[in-house]
Amino acid sequence: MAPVTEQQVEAVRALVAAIPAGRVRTYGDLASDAGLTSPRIVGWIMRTDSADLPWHRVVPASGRPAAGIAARQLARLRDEGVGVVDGRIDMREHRLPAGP
DNA sequence: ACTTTGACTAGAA
DNA sequence: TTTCTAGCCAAAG
Repeated sequence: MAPVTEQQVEAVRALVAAIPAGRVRTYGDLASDAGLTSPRIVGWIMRTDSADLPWHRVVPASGRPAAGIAARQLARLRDEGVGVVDGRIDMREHRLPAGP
């Protein structure tokens, strides 16, 4: 697989922007849908440029948000109706399935 | 050019 | 259940 292209980055950004309120997706699923070979790339994209995106709807598969953004993310998610219990996101209920 | 770092994940202990 | 390890890949120093 060729290194990451701008198309892939745009794909990830579009996918993130398409996540409905009250739902979440994992880095891995986004990477898979965008055709990226590693979820770290998605993490890099979010860290680099997430200004105009609902970045709080992207969560690790473990259900535990990464330190540093956990507080903000959990607060925003809970505000949208996502079940958050004891610092863990209720993925079973709110995780969107990966595309085809 | 090489090493370290990071908004990750799946599997092992 | 939680913590650790190896694999992963682009960016920064």
